[in-house]
Amino acid sequence: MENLNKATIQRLLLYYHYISDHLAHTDGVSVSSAEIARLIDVDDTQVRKDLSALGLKGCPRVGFKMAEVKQTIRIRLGFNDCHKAIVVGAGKLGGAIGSYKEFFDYGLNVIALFDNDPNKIGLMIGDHVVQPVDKVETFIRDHDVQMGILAVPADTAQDVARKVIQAGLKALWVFSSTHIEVPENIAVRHEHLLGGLAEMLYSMKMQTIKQSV
Amino acid sequence: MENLNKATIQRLLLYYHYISDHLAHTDGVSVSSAEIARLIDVDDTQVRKDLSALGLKGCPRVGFKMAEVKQTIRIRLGFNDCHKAIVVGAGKLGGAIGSYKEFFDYGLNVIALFDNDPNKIGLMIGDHVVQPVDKVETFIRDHDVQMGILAVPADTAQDVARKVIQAGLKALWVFSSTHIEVPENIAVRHEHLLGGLAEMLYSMKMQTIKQSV
DNA sequence: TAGATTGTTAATCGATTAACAATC
DNA sequence: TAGATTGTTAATCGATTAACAATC
Repeated sequence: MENLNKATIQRLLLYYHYISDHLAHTDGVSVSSAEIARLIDVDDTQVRKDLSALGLKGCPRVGFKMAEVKQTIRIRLGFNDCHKAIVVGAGKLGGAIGSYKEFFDYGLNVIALFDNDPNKIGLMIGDHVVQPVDKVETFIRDHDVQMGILAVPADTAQDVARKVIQAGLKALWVFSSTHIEVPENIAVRHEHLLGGLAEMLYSMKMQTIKQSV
Repeated sequence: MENLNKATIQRLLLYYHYISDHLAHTDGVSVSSAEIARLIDVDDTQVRKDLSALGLKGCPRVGFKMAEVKQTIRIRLGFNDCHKAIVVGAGKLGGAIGSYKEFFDYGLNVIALFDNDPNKIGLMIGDHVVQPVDKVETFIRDHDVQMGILAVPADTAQDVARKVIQAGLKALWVFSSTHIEVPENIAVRHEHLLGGLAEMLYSMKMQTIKQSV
């Protein structure tokens, strides 16, 4: 079972969405690597390499079975497993993420939100009542939570991270705008909005230069 | 003036934050490439390459002047220019992004929010009153807006994109979970939460496998 | 069969790392 | 001067693309 790198994961997700969106309402059963490649804007060899890394076999002159490709991507990326997650920090960003309906379809089940602000505790956000953050450790143990979504202010993020990891969380998805250090057996991903902004601003600048030449 | 790729931009941002956060309260003036490299977890040659791509010169036995590095990164990534942006879609995610204070420090100035929901129009979000979306085109022209932040439902995103581009927007930062097609002279970036989730889930899976071996 | 598409090996490309002379 | 650190060239590595035989 080959390991997938990040670029491959992103491409697989694109294939998945392409098949779901654009081809679900055609009556075809199969799709060729060239067809996927054209819309995703990658090389068709790349598509075949990626699919074969999942163990998928295509059929010469026909292509790959769409339903099979979809299911295999779901399984391999973990969308078919159920992952229990909590959100810590029920501000605007935490609230938005905590009530993001689409996650459920991808195997992520947000089961609670926590905050330390007495004004937020007790509020209803999405399907959940905001709970006091001192209850978070007990909650993690009682409900066997696997993922923590952090949307707390940058200056408390590391501290919160330490607490929830100690309570047993195995993965942190960090939306606080700071870098969190974690033990190496913990999965972590920083979803840094400023990183996205930096790329946006730079490509705007490049466009301007291109136009003025 | 060398072109920067995405990976380089992300590293530069890390250098910037590292210098701001960890070194601002030391009394040193300079920092060595090795020192930055250690905390960012990249090769020190890489740091020197990146900095030299910005035209920065270090001093043997001393290192790089921190203030100069910071300023040069800000200038090169466009943080020192002022970019006017609007948010279309004042739901939870749009509201969170539209009132994200840190953007201002990086040259992004959100000056208005729009929605088509009568219940949201007139609401105060952050510093702005939500305006009806039919006013968005006039607003873009009147205020010389450069960037559009899209947080509308997936099924209307392409349509909204078309409208705001026609009105003169040069850049789209898309938070709707769909892929938007734009003319090639428009800068676009998809901030796909599901892409982040897919990577998280996959690395959780890998951790589990590693532990069970 | 003929021809489109797969699957895979080899070639290319770009980015990262190693080596080391130049320099303050 | 001696030695730490830069700046740059060369080597390595991995990912992408091209070429093409295998196959249905």
